[in-house]
Amino acid sequence: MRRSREDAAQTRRRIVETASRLFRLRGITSVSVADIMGALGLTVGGFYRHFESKDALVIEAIEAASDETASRYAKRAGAVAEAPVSTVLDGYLSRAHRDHAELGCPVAALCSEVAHEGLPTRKAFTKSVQRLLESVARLAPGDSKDARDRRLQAVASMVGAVVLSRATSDEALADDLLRVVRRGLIPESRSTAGSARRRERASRRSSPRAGRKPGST
Amino acid sequence: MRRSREDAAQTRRRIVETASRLFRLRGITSVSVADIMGALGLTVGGFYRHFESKDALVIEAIEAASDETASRYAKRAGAVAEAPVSTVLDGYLSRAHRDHAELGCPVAALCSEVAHEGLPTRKAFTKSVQRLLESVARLAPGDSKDARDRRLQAVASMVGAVVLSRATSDEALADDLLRVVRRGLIPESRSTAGSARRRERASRRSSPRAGRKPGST
DNA sequence: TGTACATCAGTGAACGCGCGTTCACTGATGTAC
DNA sequence: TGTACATCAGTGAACGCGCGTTCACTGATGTAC
Repeated sequence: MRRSREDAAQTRRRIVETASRLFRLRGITSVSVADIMGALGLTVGGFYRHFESKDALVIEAIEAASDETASRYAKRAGAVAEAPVSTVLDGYLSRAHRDHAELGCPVAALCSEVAHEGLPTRKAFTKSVQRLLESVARLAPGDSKDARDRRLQAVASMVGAVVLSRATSDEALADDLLRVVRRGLIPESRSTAGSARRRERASRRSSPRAGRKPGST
Repeated sequence: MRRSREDAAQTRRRIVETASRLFRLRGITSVSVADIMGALGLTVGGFYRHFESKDALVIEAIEAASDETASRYAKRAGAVAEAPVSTVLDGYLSRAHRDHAELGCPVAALCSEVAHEGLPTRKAFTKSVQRLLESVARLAPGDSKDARDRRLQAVASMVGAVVLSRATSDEALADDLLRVVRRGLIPESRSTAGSARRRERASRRSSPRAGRKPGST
């Protein structure tokens, strides 16, 4: 039962989108092609009409996640003209981001697993790291070596904090990691502390640590 | 062919040790029970005389890796009385550590993968995070909230730097991540920069990025 | 100290299962006239 | 605009393979007398 060209293109897009979510949520190795197709109400066989292999999908899924998050950071930074730095970093280092890896940064979601993947996958991942670095550069510009060094430090600590916060079973430690790195990176934390706390409380209400995930799409 | 009690105990220890290495090198999901037993010249069946399940081994392997690295940090800090901070941190943020995950920190090796594991595994991992934090506390003691905050920031950026340096295919970026975080964490970088560079060159010589691994045991 | 027997570390084959990938088939879509 | 046929998106079953785990079996070790 052949579908129209638009239908097929849409199916392809939905496969990438779903894979992108599932890989971030459960890891690359733990998500099978059948899992992804099943989530879309399709059968496995059809997968290979769209992709050469699971590896090819992994690469596109990482790129899609990178696109999605980079444009979100840009939008957030643009929307809040007074304090773009704290707005974006509060988002990255929030409980909401930690508890919903499937909607978040692919770098934080896949970092240790990607080290065991093949070169093409690692290249796609590296591009995501560079784009994250560019997002941070838009918040803290500067061409000096020192400015770039500070941005690299920021990215390392942001990714480290989110990843450890997710893996840690000690909730107090998990929260502290986010809070402490957030505080370290946002200089004028007094002026934005109020809104940060407000956002944090909202996030805690809407997305408890082991609570249900938000609806898809 | 039954073995003596000492033989059996030794086999058990060797299984944990080998698993600990292989999990850090290739990840938990990607290493099978048969891989581990095969590496010891044994068959799979015997595994279940020593462990209830693969999960039980994973927990012991994480603990063993944590013991191994924590005692190494303590030894290094004790051996170099003048500059224990830079000695330990230079080691953690070295190319040698990045290129030999199988001998390094289990927190950096398993961080994103452990987030998808069951609670017992995440508890063992959390203990490793706390021990890493204690190792850092021995280098930078202090009971104040501020001192602890700085230690958490240090751990987040150390783990983030190593994990990203491993996953990244861009060698310059991978090296920069280590260097920049090292520089950010070691205050008197002038006084120890010489020895750090010397150690770095030695590490580059003895363990190129894609070079051969050092002998086991 | 020597003998009889229970224990159990390790073997090797099998268990059911899920993996990535392939393939013959279907029928609606797209194309050529 | 209508007809004939090629294309191909998606199905469903099968492929070989490796997974974690189980089990009957072996023979050396440990124990009881």
